[in-house]
Amino acid sequence: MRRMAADHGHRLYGVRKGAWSEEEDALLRECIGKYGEGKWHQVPLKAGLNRCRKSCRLRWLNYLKPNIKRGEFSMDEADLIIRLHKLLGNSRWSLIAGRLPGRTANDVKNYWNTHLGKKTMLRLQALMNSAAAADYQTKVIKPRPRTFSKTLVQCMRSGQQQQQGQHFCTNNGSKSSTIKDDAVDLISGKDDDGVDKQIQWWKSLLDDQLSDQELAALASGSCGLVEEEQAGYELPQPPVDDRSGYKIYEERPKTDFTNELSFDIELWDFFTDDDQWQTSSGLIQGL
DNA sequence: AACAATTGCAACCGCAACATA
DNA sequence: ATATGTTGCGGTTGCAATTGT
Repeated sequence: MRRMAADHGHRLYGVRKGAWSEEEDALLRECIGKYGEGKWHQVPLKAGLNRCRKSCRLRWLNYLKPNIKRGEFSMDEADLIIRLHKLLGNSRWSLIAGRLPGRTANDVKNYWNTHLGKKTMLRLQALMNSAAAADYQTKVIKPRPRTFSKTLVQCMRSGQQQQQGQHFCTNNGSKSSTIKDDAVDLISGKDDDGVDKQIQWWKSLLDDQLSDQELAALASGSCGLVEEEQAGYELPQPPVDDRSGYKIYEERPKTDFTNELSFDIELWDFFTDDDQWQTSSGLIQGL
């Protein structure tokens, strides 16, 4: 019989809880520097900390561990979170975080809940559907594959940090010089290599997790081949222009983008522009 | 200025999977 | 085979900081 709540037997009375002090952080760092990571049940004693082992582990993994990236999420990171969340569902934060160097599962989860979660998206959807956003222009956007350079894939695998001005996207003939420029090119699209490159891109991230079929589905923008539990997710198919054959997108999405896998550059600007966001939040308060 | 409401994030808790005796 | 110990994960909470009234 499986033993329930195994931690109960080890609960200590009088152990400290709540925020960690600098002194405690120093003790934990020193302990792990000396004995290495792991054996968490021994850590409180070895470190001389009046904390439970879980608290020690969490503090190290979410805050003290070297190479943890702090600060705002980049557009690439948010894009990746949206895509992976779409693919993997709501309970795979560690898997998603595993593909974001320097980000912890807790960070990703918090980011999703505060910036990308359903509540936020519903509010945004209400805004986008409101009369204030009525003057949409319709334009034809040539669909482009999203690809990253080998450098980025290497960085993702090795957990390296991005270096200033490093090129991450392989856009044919692109003269972009920063990751942001590359990302803009990526979203607007600047090469024609088709779905194959996208498959490679996903493969580099999820090679050991997904079948070729699933990778192809992701690359083509249709997620119909994922696990059954994800069957509720279905991407709206944009209309196709008869003459060009290219898909037609609204300049801003009017459709249910809470279910949309694609990443919208204007949406990103919206999220990252405090004034715009706050004004809009005020507008739709009470919806 | 004072209080209330909201937000964002660090930390906690319960549980399941895995490891070991 | 089973009981016990350990680890890791996701959902949730608590609270300080910020914003609104």
